[in-house]
Amino acid sequence: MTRPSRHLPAEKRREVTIETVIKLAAEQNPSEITTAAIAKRMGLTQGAIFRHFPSKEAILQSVIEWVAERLLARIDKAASGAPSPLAALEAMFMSHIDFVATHPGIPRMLFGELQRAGETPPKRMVKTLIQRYSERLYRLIEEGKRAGELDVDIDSSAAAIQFIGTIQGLVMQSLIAGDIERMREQAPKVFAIYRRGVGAAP
Amino acid sequence: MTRPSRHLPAEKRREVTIETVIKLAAEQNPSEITTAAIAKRMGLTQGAIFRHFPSKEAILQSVIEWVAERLLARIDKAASGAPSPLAALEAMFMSHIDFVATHPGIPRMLFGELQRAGETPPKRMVKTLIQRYSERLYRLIEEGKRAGELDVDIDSSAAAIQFIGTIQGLVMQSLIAGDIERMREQAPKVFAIYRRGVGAAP
DNA sequence: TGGATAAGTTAGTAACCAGTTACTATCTTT
DNA sequence: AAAGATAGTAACTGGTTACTAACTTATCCA
Repeated sequence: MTRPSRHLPAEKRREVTIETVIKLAAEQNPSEITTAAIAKRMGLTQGAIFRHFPSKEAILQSVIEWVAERLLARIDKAASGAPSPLAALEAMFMSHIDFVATHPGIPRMLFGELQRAGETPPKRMVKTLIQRYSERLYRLIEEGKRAGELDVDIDSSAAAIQFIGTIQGLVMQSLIAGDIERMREQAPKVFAIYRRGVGAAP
Repeated sequence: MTRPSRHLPAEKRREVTIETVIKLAAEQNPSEITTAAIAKRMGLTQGAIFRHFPSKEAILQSVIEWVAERLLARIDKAASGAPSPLAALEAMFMSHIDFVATHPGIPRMLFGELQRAGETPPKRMVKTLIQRYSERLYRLIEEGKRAGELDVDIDSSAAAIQFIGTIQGLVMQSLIAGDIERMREQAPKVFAIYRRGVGAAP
């Protein structure tokens, strides 16, 4: 067990900073997270942050990188263990829900970045993440069609949008209810509807 | 034709302010809209805003009120003209898509407010709006089940979440593509999947 | 063990923000 | 056309923000 120490090696401090931002994002509006708030949560002064990151934007970039790596690895692992394309979609879905339920700040941060005005580096990273995610979905959906599990008449890219939207809907509902665990309960129910929507007629 | 005048009656100025905020939200991060930016867009000085609104929060509240009135009226009208519950759902969907495509800043503002930390008055208004919207959906879905149009085995509240999520997915995709019109093209395709998901087996 | 160095502190800065105030221009009414 | 009411201006305030620089302390290894 490593108890939180004041002095940490640079790399460790960067990691802790990223995790702190994700925790804070679960509690408050991500766009209102200040460098002072991050430092306070870590038990540091605000200036110390800038020993490890050149700017606030660089922190956000690192956070999104952290998320992209873990999320994609997780869903890839979930999908690879599934016996069929449709089972892979379901495993991805549940794995993704579990991920955002564990880190409720993450979808909020990503969506917040997407709303930014210009083409900031963090925004481009979010775009890339979602595009990679969509590509994986698209491939699985096409495979599912070939395997006879999914209906060949549905639009594959629309089905990918629908998949992501389904997760978004659950996230939004948990924001309204203020209850993250509810998401886990409702996930199977909404996925059942999605499966009916894209699945081949029996 | 009333050309934009510098001196406007108070009520007209409040209306113009609301519309200006909605326009600005389409261009930039809603949480970064300043009172100075609103004033500049109207050709006024920043201080003038506070002749008509006691605070910035009051502006946001008025905007959400504006949205709630129009959106609910629109979908009610769309639903009431439909011959069946399922047709009503489709009409609501298309009408909603048309609304957000015309005012792309609106979904971003609503979602942004939902992300707020505490229980601000604007946030509560957004919650109320979505709850009212969900109730209408729930009722229509139950009606659809009774009419034999929708599958009785699906979870009605999950189907309502899915409906809203479907719209969210389209909004998100338009943010990534930076193209609002694409949403109108893809709307029928994703709704087709939703209909298959909730519809009764043929 | 002592000194180099990495990590953190303190005390700033300029820019920006919402909101206020004393004043002025414009409209309306009689 | 005078007077009161309404709408807008200019300059400001206190507070907050990201970021910086000079100084201090902890850690590690020769």
